[in-house]
Amino acid sequence: MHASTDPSWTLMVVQAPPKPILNNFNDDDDDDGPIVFKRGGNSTSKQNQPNLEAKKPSSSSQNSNGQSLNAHKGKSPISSSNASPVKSPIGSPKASASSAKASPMKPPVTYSRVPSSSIDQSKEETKPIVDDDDSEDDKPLSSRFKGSTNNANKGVTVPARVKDEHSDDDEVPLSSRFAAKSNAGSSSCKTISSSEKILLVSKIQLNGSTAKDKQQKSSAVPTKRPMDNKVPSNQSFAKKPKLSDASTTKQVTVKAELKADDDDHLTISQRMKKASSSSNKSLSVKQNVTKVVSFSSKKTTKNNKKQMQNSKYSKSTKVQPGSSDGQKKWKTLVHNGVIFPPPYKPHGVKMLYKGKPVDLTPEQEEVATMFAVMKDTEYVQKPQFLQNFWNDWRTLLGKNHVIQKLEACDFNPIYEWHQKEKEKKKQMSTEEKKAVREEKLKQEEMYMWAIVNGVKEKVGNFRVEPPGLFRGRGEHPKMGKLKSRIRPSDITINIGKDAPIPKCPIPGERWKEVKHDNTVTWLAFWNDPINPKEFKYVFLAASSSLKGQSDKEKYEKARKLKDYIHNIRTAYTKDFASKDITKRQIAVATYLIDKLALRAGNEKDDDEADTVGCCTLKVANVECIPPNKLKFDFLGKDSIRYENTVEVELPVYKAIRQFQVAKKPTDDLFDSLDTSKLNAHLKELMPGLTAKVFRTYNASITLDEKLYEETEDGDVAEKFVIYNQANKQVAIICNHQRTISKSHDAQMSRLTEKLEELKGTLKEFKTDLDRAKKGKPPLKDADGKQKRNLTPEAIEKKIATTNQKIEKMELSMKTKEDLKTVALGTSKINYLDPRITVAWCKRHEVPIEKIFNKSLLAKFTWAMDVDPQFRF
DNA sequence: ATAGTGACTTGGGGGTAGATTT
DNA sequence: AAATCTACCCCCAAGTCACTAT
Repeated sequence: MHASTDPSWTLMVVQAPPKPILNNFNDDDDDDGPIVFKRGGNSTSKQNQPNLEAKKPSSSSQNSNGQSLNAHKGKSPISSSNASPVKSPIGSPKASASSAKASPMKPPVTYSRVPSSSIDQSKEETKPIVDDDDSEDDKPLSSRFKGSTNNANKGVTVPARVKDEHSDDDEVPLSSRFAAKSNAGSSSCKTISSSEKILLVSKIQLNGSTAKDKQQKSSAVPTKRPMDNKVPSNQSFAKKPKLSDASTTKQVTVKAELKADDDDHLTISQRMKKASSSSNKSLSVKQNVTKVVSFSSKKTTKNNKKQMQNSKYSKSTKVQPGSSDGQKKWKTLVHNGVIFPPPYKPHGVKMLYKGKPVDLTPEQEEVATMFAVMKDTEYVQKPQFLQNFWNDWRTLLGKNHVIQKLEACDFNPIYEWHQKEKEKKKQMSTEEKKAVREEKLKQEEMYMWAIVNGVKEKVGNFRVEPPGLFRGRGEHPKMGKLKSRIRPSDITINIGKDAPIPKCPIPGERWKEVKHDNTVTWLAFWNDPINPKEFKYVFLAASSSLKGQSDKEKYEKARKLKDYIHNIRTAYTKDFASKDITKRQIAVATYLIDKLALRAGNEKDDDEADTVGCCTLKVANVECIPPNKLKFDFLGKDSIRYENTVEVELPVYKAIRQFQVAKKPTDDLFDSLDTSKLNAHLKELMPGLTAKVFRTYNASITLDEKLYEETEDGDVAEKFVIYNQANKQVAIICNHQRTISKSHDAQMSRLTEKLEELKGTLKEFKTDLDRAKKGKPPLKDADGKQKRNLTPEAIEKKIATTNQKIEKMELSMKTKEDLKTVALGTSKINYLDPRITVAWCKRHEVPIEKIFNKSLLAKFTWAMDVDPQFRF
């Protein structure tokens, strides 16, 4: 399909006018449908640069993001229609905010807010004292802008908040809420499939090595495992344990699981402690570690508590990155370095120049191939891309090469070769594919893990990035440049002093440098070949304790903002009219960041895509619509367009209008402001407060509120819908968009078709039922065949199942349509405190794995033991 | 102050493994 | 068994923000 349809994969286009030509270069397929808000860089969509030159972006509606943007406008907390300045606390400052300056404000404490875990408790500062009659401040913006009916509602539904995450005195016994059996017994792990009510998070047999274990093993959810202290001999930890190792064999799994189960109720810190203490004992026998995170029994909770008490010690000695230990991020660090992509294998396929085959050196061919295979992307339609590519490739070719201009190059032979290779790969049998996969895995195994403070942790990106053509987002000035191959001599390794230095995997070469810096968490870095003053780091995976710890800290900080937010809002509201221009700009900027969840907006260089955040907004990005609306239209991070019209408090409106006076459309709106000034100011309001905390705060509190207010009785599927709606709302607030998949329309119409079919059979059944009741035989079916005579009861049953099917399908269609332009994943990964989700799942008997996939479960292990009554 | 550097978080898309349908 | 679909994982780009040097 691909190759054949476009016989002229040459660069004709370049010869054509300087402007990029849309759609006729790449006329093969995809683009036939109407173009609907496609963000891929298609210039009609996300690239649709908000027009900086005052000319009104009348085209904006061409971004037919219809549904979701409308939703945004109509429903979002930040939307105009809901914004009720009168009602809003933002609009109606109460308390004076005189304290807002020099020192951190004394935040009010809300009625029942209490530290959620003992760990936090230890870090908790003296809580500010109540004065807060404005409980609305605890609410997400979404609810602040809603009618007051919510409040009444809230009063009834919000139960007292819990004091201790680990308390086990829930009104309803856990055991009754979770019908599943206790998992304390050795059998617990076997019920995985048998019951959804066993909220089984993960089960891994890391070491068991019988053949049938394979599947489980390869599905490695990151697992912390006590490590033998002697491990260092480069590979020992990467190797599978020997079969002969008594404790690792299958026969003893019952025991092993039991043991492991104990572990499962430990908190991360406890696990860590446990892990390291066992490693201190230099256990030569590796244990099976089976992690089961389960909410399913009361026993679990109890155990937990017990364990907590037992491990008082461990808590005090717990590693706390970035805190008491100074800046130390780790004590010991062992890893095997990084793996390099295989060297280039020349294919020898000759491209054409002016119709004639050309000889290329392997290096030249490699780069030509990188270009050739991008034929189907829209990058090749961009002059910038072509220009940059040509510059770099030309350097490789040399001045006197036959190839003198890109326009006369025909890369088709290489493109087609590549398509064939792809096809070959696709045609491989399952076994062959599997073999290839396993081979790769085997080679990578040793790089996948690091041992941090004696605990085995997954490494994130241990593969060095392969060479290629740089693909920036949006109109990136550097797109198409050659991202050259990284060699060992480009790489700096960071590793524990006592750890063996990773062997350089490429013979005859060596690392650029080896450091032993335990104030940082990276294992290796190299300079980005595209922008040599920037770095590419190798970090631990998200599932590691190190990352988990800082993730938790992030959310704790955001939760803390809850206690300060009221005063902060009061303070900036007061400053809207300040005579000090900087103050006024800070106030308005903070307001926007708070209300619209904008990013801070650092300055950018000219050699980056031209995008903005709050502090870098241009005059043209905000349009004042009388009497008090602001229309935002700009390209934000990743050149994703932000388009939103919001009603704001009059002082804000006036301030913005005044900031625009006597400026060009391209001038900075906030001319006396930058992110460091802004953050410096925020830090005075709350320790550690920065602009991005507001995003986390507003996202998480919105989820928390939505879930709390909107969850009703129903089955899991219905609750899942509720969750997704809440999640969606957050995604809208954060402007997390996605392109509509190419096949969306096709998928929808297929579903519609099926639905019609189902409705048809339903109708048929109904006729049959009527007839059956009258003792008549059913009508013949579509093919004219006689159908079986069924009892009315049987037919009714069929009707019921069909109805269910129809319902299910209608729901899935609705969701699909509803979410086609909204990306839920990003907020789930980065902005929503997982404890909100976990607690909600516990309260409503929704299996957590309905919401979190495997990597999320691994990433959020630290949140799994949260109390069901947890509120953000 | 300001610019530059360094380290870490956040972001969407592509490819694909494995599920589901035919 | 093949075809089709889709959720997930990986990739790596692009942000944020602290800190250092000037």
